[in-house]
Amino acid sequence: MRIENIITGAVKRFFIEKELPLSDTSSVQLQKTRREFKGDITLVVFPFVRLMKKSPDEAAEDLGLYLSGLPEIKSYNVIKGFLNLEIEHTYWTGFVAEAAANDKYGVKAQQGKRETVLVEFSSPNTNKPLHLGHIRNNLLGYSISLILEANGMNVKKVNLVNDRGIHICKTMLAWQKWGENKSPADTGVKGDHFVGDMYVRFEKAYRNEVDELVKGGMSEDEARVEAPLIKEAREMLRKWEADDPATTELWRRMNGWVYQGFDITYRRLGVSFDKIYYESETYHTGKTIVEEGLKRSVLKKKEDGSVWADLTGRGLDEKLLLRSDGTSVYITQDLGTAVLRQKDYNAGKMYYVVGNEQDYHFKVLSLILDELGYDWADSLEHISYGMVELPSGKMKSREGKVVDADNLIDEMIETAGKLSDELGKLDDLTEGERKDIVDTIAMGALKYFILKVDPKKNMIFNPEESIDFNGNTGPFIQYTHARICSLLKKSAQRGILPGNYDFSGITLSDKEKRVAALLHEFPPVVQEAGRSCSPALIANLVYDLSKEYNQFYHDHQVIREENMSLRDFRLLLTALTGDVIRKGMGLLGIMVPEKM
RNA sequence: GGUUCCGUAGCUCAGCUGGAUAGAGCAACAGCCUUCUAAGCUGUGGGUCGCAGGUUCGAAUCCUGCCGGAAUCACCA
Repeated sequence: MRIENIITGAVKRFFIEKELPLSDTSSVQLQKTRREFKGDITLVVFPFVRLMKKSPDEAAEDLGLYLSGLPEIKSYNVIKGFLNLEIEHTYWTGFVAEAAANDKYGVKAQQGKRETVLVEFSSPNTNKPLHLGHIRNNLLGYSISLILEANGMNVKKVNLVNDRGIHICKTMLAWQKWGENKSPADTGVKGDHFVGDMYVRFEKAYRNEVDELVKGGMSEDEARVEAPLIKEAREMLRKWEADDPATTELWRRMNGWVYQGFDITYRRLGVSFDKIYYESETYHTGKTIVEEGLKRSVLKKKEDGSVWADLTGRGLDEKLLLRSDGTSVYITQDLGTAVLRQKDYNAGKMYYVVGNEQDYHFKVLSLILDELGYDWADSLEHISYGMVELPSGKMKSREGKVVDADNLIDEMIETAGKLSDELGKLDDLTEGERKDIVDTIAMGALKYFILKVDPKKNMIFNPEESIDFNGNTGPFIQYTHARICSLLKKSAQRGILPGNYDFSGITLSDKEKRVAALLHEFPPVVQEAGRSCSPALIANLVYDLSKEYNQFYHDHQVIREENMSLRDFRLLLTALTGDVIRKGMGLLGIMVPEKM
């Protein structure tokens, strides 16, 4: 049993024996003992002082005396109403031996029937390549999926590609006009970038037209609607919705280019999906649902023909679901997608990893599904994450103020390679090995940089200062792992294999205990990360563990330790640390090298 | 204007459902490799936790009001 549960149980027994009613278990507060005091775990006694009718110090003394009767408690001391408990070394050694032998440590054993949950992430538009914002989305979505899986759920990762709409028509039109009938293969440009360039081309030309019209005396708003290019694009959208063969053919072709490009970026990011939904396929369902809702009078039609959901009774506004011309809007497609997914998977939960700029959208989406009578409407959960900003503010694709995903990855790999060469770390490896390790380090740096931040918060990325490889970084943790692998390899080469698990006679140093205590935290942190959908919690723990282990490594001998029991314990501690680093980083979607 | 989120060291971030003297990293400076990988370790300096009240044994954390920033409230997605 975990030490927290042992202590909590004992505290409860204490109050039962004293016939003092303890209101609820939450009043038993345990925390890590601060470094400056002696002990491992601290019980906060303030919540009990009124109950016990004693001063904080007296109450702590009574509890300390009682708890020291436990075989796991070695000693206690009281400081200002805090009861510091020192745990017996055998608890830590026993824990390390047990955890090291359990290859599922920290990962919930999958029990018979697992709840199916859906995680939607990525959700790109097919008119531009992925940028840093998408990277955060993809990394979060993928990591959260792995974390939920580790918490015993049957996770299905789904992507929803926005492959239709006016923006796609803009790229098609630009290609017809200026694409010279060339394909990405002809130009050597990656497909998604090729199409993205067309989009930029269109926006520029469109802007010029609008400016001209404004110069001619037209208002800005009017000019935006009247510009010939946008009219042409709208006409193309109309043709697309009418299934015009030439238009859909071009549409299919250009989306194909984009997907080829996306696939490369996804592969480099190491993310994958179980199923990909396309809005071009789900928006029909959305329309059907809305029409049914209209028939049942849950929704309203206005004189101009537009269809609305009235949410004023729920504290919100009215929401448009179908335009007056009968075409669907963004939320209509999301309604359809949700219904289709529920049919496909019958999931207990549908997570949406989408930026916090869409908080309102998801509130509305869930309410409308509820209005329409779907009993699973409250199983939608928006995992709302903060924006990635540049030092100058928000990224703006229109002004070219974006950090392109492919460029960033390239730069990370270049930097990692340069650094590795400078340090001469990979000199005696083959070119293939070197490349693998450099990639691993580069992606580790990038992924960790993004995932260590609380998802809910906006974060700032400064492209001028490249991502670090020292300190609180992915490579630091990877390096710790590589060192551990090297050490374990050496011990195996020398035929040192821990066989003697009798650790009753050894005394642990503070460093050893702290490493053990952090390893001990791994399972509850994985659980909490799943509950709160926050990979950052795991990132922080793995960093703390690496830092603590490096101090241990600096201060102690492992292989050369002469006391065999102690040496074996340190080897186990080392092996378990390596295991937890690998698993923890694995849950972030980050690989760890065996040497670097 | 309404709603929501955010404000912690020069910079980037931790700080769980309130607990002890608020922690890391980067940057700066000073040290540590004949010993298991120095992408490491050690030390120094750096804070009115936006401001003001309130709740209580105790507040960076909870409540209220201000100040500052962001998002959103589209027949855009």
